[in-house]
Amino acid sequence: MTFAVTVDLVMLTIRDGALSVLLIRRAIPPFQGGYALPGGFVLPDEDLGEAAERELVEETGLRGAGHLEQLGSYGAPGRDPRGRVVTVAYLALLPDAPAPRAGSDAAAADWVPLEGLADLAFDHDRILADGVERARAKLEYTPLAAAFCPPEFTIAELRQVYEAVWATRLDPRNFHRKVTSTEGFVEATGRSTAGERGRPAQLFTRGTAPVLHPPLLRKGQLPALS
Amino acid sequence: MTFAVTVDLVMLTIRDGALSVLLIRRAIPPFQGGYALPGGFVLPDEDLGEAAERELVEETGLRGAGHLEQLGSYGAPGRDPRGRVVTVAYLALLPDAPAPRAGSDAAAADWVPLEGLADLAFDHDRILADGVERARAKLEYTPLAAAFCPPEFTIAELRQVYEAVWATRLDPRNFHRKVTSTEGFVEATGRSTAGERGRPAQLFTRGTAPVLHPPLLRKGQLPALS
DNA sequence: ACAAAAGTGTTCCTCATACACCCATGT
DNA sequence: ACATGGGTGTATGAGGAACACTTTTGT
Repeated sequence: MTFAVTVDLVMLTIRDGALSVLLIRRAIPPFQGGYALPGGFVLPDEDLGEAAERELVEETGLRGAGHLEQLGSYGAPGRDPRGRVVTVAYLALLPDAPAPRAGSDAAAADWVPLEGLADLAFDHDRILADGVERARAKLEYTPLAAAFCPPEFTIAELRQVYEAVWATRLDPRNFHRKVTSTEGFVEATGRSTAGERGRPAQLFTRGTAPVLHPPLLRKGQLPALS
Repeated sequence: MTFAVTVDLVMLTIRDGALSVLLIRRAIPPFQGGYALPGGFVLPDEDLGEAAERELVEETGLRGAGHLEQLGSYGAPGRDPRGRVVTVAYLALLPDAPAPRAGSDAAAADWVPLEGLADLAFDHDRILADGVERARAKLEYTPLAAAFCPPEFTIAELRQVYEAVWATRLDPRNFHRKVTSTEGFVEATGRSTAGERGRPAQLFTRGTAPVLHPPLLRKGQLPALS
């Protein structure tokens, strides 16, 4: 028994304050004209992560920015009507700005806000939901929120990431203290913003800590999936 | 391009106070005579999780006990010398006692303590390390430690699970208060142990909460992998 | 009586929360 | 001057760590 193996990407970013995902419109059946996650087949000499990174670059042109990690695999017998296909889903957290390019399948790609999103092709609804929940959980105990920001960012930008991903409001003053006092979360650059309204803000880069101590916990937590 | 798809299981339990993993001795090449994780091919009409559960039952005879979740997929081009094989790894947390049965490949299965474990076949070292780290992390935020215990257990048994998995010592008194006061962690049965040394202990069953509020954090945390 | 393990009370400290307040800039 | 957002100080309360102490059994 052999399988086709694909990688599908849940690419998330913050656009106009809304958590958004990159979707393509399928040009060919099945699910022609429907929205789907971008993805493609794993090539003969490629590792899974390499295939995901290749797809990411093809869709966005971004290389090395943001964050890419494996999300999980989906291989139910009937998930693709064309045959037995196992997909390895990856989660990407990206800074805003990358104008989506048309994929190699000549399908149009768009950033779509998650709010009130229509059904997706295949089992991509489930994959997307798993990816969003993973992202929400990871913001609690890792400094990965910075992956949504440009190389240098203000504490307020970082807070807006949390507010968009968690769909909550956070106290700007407590958030500021928390972030700057947690070892390895962010690193001050010494530079500041200018030309904006209000007092200039310090610019930071992402810190080196792989996990946050202590974590930044959500209040009303959503139930875990697995 | 097609692939062979397998599931491999990281099955963990506590034996004599030591975190242990079920390994098989390979009867055939490659890596003949070496230790490996139990696993096998996904069948034509099987979902990935079903294949993992089938392998779990084949190896241990346990059905419905413990906890089973997907760990991740591994598909580097050279990971199996016989060809292109993608494996979907699953993590199982099991109560002690199941005498390992010989697998269907006529390979001997043994519970092996993690301390000072020799090299494993294929990339199973990496998969095992990922599984152990996942288990360690999950004990922080979920009540899954109970998956290592029999249906009814004492707080001391639960504490010994944490001590074995985290390789630390926890204060029995603070641990008791913490567990019993965290909503949905454990449920009192009203019954108690008898015939043991010291004061009898209340028996509990696993609670219904999917996540712990607040979590039970490790002190010196290991760095995350991804 | 004693050992052993279960379970409670108490103290101290860290950190989250709420919010008053000051700072530095654009208009 | 005033609005706007950046950033600090501080009081209160919940929870973690340490540990003295009581309870309930077996030997």
